[in-house]
Amino acid sequence: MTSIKKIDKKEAILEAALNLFASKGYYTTSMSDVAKEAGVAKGSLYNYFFSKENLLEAILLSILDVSNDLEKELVQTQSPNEFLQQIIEGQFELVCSNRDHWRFMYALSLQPGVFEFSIELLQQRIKENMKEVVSQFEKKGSADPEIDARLFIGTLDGLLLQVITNLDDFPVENLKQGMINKYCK
Amino acid sequence: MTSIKKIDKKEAILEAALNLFASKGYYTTSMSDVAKEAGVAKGSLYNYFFSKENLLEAILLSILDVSNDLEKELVQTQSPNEFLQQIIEGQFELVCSNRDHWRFMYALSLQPGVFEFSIELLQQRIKENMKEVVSQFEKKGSADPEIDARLFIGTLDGLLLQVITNLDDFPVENLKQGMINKYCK
Amino acid sequence: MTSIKKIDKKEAILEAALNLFASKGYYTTSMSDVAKEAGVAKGSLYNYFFSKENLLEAILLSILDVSNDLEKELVQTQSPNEFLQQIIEGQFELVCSNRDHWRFMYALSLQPGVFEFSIELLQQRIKENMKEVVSQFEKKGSADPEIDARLFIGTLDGLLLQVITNLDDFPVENLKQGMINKYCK
Amino acid sequence: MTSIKKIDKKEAILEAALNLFASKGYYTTSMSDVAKEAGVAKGSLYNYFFSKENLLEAILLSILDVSNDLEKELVQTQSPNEFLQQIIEGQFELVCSNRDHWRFMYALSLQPGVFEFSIELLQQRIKENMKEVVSQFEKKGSADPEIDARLFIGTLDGLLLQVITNLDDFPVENLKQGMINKYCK
DNA sequence: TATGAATGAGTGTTCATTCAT
DNA sequence: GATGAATGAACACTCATTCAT
Repeated sequence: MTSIKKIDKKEAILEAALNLFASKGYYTTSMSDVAKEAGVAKGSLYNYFFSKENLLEAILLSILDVSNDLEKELVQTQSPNEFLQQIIEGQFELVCSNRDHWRFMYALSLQPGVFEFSIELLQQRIKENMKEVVSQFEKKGSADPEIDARLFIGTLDGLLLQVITNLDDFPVENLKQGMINKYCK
Repeated sequence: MTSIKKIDKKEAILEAALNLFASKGYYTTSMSDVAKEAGVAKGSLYNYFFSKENLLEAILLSILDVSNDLEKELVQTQSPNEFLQQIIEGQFELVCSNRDHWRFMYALSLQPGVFEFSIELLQQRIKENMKEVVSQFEKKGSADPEIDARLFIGTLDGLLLQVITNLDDFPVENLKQGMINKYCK
Repeated sequence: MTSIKKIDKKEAILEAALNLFASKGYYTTSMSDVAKEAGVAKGSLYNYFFSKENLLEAILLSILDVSNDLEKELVQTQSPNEFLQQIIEGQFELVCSNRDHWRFMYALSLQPGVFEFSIELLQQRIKENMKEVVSQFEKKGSADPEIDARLFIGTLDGLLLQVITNLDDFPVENLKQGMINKYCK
Repeated sequence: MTSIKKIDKKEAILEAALNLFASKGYYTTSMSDVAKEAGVAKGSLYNYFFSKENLLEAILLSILDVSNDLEKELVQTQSPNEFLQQIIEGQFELVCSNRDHWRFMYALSLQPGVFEFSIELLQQRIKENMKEVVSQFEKKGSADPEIDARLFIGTLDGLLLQVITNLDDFPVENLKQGMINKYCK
């Protein structure tokens, strides 16, 4: 029971911090803000994370965990085109399910400073994805699978960026279909 | 002469600030840092910009100016494919000419907080570009010019993002050609 | 058995605290440090001592106890010179047996703040010693026994200070003999 | 003029800090306390000293400066006994002129932690003095000049310690004469 | 106009102490 | 009695901004 409570509190802090960091920014959110939002005392934060930076790290890892889970579900034998389509749909769903969080991730990965850590995490994930996508293009008989894969991922990222930064009336579905038509047929 | 000096100093501050913000981040760069880098006294910064945020604004405007200049050069009558190719090449050149600055721009546009201003600027520019691109796809007889335009711009942004975040051994040229082949033929 | 355990735990805390205070300093040692070193929970400390300051007090008293025990052993009828020599030898042995602890005591006695308590304890002890030493110098027929006693104790303290603050290659024995020759012949 | 003011302020901070550290202790004095006592803003402290520890260092150096000045005045050709007497008188005067400061110095030199720096400074000074005293005892034809010198300095330190820790009715003069009679005849 | 010392609100972090379990 | 999570006041230090010179 104790452990459940403990986990709950840690989760509460993580969630509060993620929401604040994502909505106000990392530097403009103080640890006091996080404590207030999480409903705990300032000092308690340091029972769970030993610094603000460490809290950020934990957030990033938890976001990537969600993302990794989704990827594992997806790895099944299919035709290359079906597979690529699944990737597109999965990523769109992931990002649409919480734009703020993903905007935060993208922002971090572009920032210098504290965040080198996050860049590495993301880049590693990207490399793994890239390998997978390259092999799909090889199966398709692409003339230059690496370039095709980069184009594919670049397009996906660019579209997701548009999703992230645009308002609600954005034609997400059409865009997704457009990409599927262009890359998975 | 005074006015020349004045302009020089303002430029020096802008340049120093841009370099520092781009390389160390906005929040992790202090006004003292900027003053030192620019070779002026801390207090002098406030003769040219009334706040740190205002200095940031001025930087953004100056970057967008460069970008706009390039765009104006480019608008000439051509076939749609040639025109789109020119956009691609222009943007690649722009971003490659100073990755750090553009990384900074992308990062800002994804950040909440102080930076809403920059998002609007960028979004406005994007909308204008979008209109132009849409009309090119109309000329090409596209079935859904708006979606095609978004795909085009998304792909371009995504690839540029890859350029920005990747190391020097990145196959920029091949990628550019790949996009041209896929979108301008 | 319970009471034995209890005593053991209290002793363990005292010893841990003394070692840490002596080696790292009072203010730079946290109650958490003490708990960890003593192998008990942080909260348990407060079952035995009601505050950090109180813990310090208990330590001081325990050190002075050791010191008092030694003195009691020593009070036996002898010639004044032999008696004074015994004092010198006893103090040297005491201090040499644990330099860190005695360094800590001397340091405390010189510090303002929390430690007024310790100063009084020490001063009281010193006064008692002084009385004893004065009476020995009276027996010796000293012209000014009080001054001689202060000189004696001052010299002893000063030499012990040298012992405390110096490294291992220090000529302790020679110094002790030197003082004995100068004051007990 | 500016520089005079600047020096004045730095001096004011040093003096305020010394008084507070000496009367309340280093750890129990906050930088806010120092600022208030010195009549400046908290932030201003950091225009002159880059940390609390650095402020302490500056204080120690300034105290040792005073002490060194006094020593330089003293080095003149004399008989060994006269020279040693001068040392005794000089040290007594120095310490009596500001007991609190010297109590602080002695306390620091016995404390672990931040203060290793001060110990080294003091020990170095002591070594230099020791050399001088040893050579005086050599001149006197002492059988073991090193031991005699250590005894001399130990006695002096021990007596000064008594001066430092005792109240105002203390027979300083008699004690000083006592030591002179015992060591300089 | 140029300067940089002065300011003080605000930051991340620590830690003695409490108390529900 | 034993525990260690929770607390919040206090700390050293930063930095955008001001203003007397």
